Amino acid sequence: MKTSEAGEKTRNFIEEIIERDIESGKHGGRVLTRFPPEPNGYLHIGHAKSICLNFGLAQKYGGKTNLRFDDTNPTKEDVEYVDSIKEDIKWLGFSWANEFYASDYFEQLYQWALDLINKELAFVDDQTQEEIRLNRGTVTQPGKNSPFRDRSVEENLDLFSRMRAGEFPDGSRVLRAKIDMAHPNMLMRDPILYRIIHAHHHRTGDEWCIYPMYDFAHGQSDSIERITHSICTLEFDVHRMLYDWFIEKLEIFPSHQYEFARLNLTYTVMSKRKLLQLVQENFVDGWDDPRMPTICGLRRRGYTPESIRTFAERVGVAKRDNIIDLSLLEFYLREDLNKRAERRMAVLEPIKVIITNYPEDKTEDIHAVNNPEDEAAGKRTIPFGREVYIERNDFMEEPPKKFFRLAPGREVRLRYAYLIRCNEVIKDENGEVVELHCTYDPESAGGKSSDGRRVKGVIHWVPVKHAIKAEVRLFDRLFQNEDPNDVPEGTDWKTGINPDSLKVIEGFVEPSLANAEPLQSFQFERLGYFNVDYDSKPNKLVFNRTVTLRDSWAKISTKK
RNA sequence: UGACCCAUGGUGUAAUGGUAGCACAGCAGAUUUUGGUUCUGUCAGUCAAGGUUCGAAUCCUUGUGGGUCAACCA
Repeated sequence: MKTSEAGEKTRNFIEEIIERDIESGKHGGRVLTRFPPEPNGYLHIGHAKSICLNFGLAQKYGGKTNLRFDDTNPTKEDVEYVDSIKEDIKWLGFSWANEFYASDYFEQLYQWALDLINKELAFVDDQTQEEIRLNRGTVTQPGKNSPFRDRSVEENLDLFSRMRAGEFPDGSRVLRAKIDMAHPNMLMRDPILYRIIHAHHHRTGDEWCIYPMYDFAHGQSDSIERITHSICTLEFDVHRMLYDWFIEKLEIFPSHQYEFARLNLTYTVMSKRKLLQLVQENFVDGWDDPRMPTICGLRRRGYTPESIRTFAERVGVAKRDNIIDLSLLEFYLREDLNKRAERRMAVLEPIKVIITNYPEDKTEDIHAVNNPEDEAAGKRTIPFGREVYIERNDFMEEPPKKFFRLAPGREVRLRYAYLIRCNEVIKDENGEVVELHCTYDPESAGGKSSDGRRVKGVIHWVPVKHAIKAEVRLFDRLFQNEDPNDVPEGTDWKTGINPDSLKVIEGFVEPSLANAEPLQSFQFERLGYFNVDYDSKPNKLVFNRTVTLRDSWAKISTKK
């Protein structure tokens, strides 16, 4: 929870509403929210915000949250999605009170449709889809009544039951509410309640061939479950009038809808349509590609549920459109990983160092702390020998100002091991540095100088003899521009895709990583946080770079 | 162009008629066997114009800017 400087609690507008409701005794102080995904795709970070909001609110006010699948369109939905959605919610750390489906309510919804027909508030329309569209008018012009609008209750009842019985082909008839074709809110211009779809539904099979529209299912489903606070995103604002209309006409439990602004992140897209396109057109390797903003993608990338939850809580809940800095998400990720990820050493772009005064066949154990933020994480040993790999960019033949790593004649600390000094630079015929000949100070075991001289540079290393080769996947942002949706008229949004969002390299890691398991996270010292990919095997390690460490040297050096 | 929603530093969010605060990002410094972490400092904001009021980010009006709505999608 956020607190102001004085320490008193501040609430978002939904929390204020709930507190007011509890105080006034509305619903007997009861709080019941719901998370209502349509099982037609994978969940992304935007859904995570909604999940954290719905479940978080219930937790905060002693209530519960239902998981309800909004499965009213059989042509788009599948159990595959149901399963992944459940997995993702659980992974985020939430448990639902009940698992419901809008399709559980199909019979009740049908009865309510009958009810509306009997009240002369609904009618069967024989117009074609095209005619309906044309007669709806536009945002500035009123629509025209359907010629079938005044059918008798008996005829409507007959036709609607025959729609259900399967007597008519897809698209031939719909059931519409009878409201007002001149209403300024387009949603109120005799909205469609039921359409005919002869398709197999992932739960109800072939039991139905008419399916309710979102508007005729969502509010009533809330009502059936006695949801007290139905929270959704801004674009449903205009639907609220209809939501309330059904509740009023049907005289059912008055759930209420509240809208908040959906989450947007810089350098990524969030719409299901665009995400699907990225997958189908092979810009990424699938829904769980670590570059995707999907929950499964973030999980594979190495994000922790805790960091996502903290992020969701801290971005706030309001009604204005927003686009949040990816760096805020990364901040909470690093904050979390810093506390829990064990440190390891890995060299991504190696250059060999030979310590000329170190005995050829000697190996000794170096003790390294696993996590300076957590003493309980203990220590591990790393073998040290005459040859080690260091990072290529930790050496510069002609070091610029403020560079305090290795250079000819300079001394640097090999982390946890010894101080070494570079004496000789070996190059190949192209002038490329291939090897560094150094000497070590035998008195500097553990990396401490015996005479008190200060050595500022500390670099990581991996022993050549015990190094394990590993594939390392380096990810960068998927888009080059902050707002990939903001492209000039007529330009494809995909032109903004970053062609270098994935770089696969071969590096070396220290031997203690030999048995690392998929999804385990580590900090490779001075490089970043990396986790083990699903593709990893004991003899073929694969690491994903989750996020780099903050790097103030990179800032200094690129500024020049 | 109609209806509705929204407008506070670069980004996000608080202040509920009474001192515009917090976080991220940026910048500067201290500490450091990770150029990490931690700590300190710093830059920077109420869309505009009127009105109400002792007092307005907050209420009202108008304007401006952004968003949503014209699927038998959700």
